Amino acid sequence: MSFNEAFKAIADPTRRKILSLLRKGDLTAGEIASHFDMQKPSVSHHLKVLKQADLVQDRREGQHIYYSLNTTVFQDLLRWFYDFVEKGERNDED
Amino acid sequence: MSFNEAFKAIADPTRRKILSLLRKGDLTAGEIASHFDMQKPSVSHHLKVLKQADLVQDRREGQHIYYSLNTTVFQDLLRWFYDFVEKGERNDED
DNA sequence: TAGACATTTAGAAAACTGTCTAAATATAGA
DNA sequence: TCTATATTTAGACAGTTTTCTAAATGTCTA
Repeated sequence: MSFNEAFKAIADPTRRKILSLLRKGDLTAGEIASHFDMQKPSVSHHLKVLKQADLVQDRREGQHIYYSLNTTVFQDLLRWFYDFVEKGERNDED
Repeated sequence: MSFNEAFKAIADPTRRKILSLLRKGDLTAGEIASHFDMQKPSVSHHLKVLKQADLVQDRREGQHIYYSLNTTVFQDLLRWFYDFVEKGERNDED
């Protein structure tokens, strides 16, 4: 189930940009929001979607909530694409 | 632009299943539709989305239209995921 | 405990998506 | 040319998604 959620999460360009920002290091919700021309609750919503898809994790530090990448799901997705580029036969879940 | 279209195309489970079916070889629109519990026009719509995202190609052979995978876009997507799993710094388009 | 700051939750509106049925288009063969 | 088969296009409808504003929650410091 999380596989489908991850694909849907990544389908949105704002969420992909958030993921790209997090590659350079962990960021607070506010720091992430500052990169977008969008209200904070909207960014918060995107963060929630990414979290539910297990693509990011969060932790509170005082007033701030830090977000970080969780690369384990990326590895599953990477494998899915890899199987198309290489010719093989296998492909679970789909 | 096609990058975003490809991500959106892949976000749907029916379309991912179509792509998986095509890994085993080219299929006609009708053969593809027979794998789904859905009317043919709906499948045709999904094929159109995949085609616009450049993930599949089609060719007519008499009455039939054959669909086949176009793996070049898969390679771009594969690279995008690879860059997350490996730590690197680069990431264009997002 | 009060006030300030950081962030999320709730609820609503607009836009987008997936599916359906009916009709159109394209091809093959009698 | 008529009919059957394969497939797409058009238009409608329900459900989902994205965004907004307003309000709630959580934490720090005076």
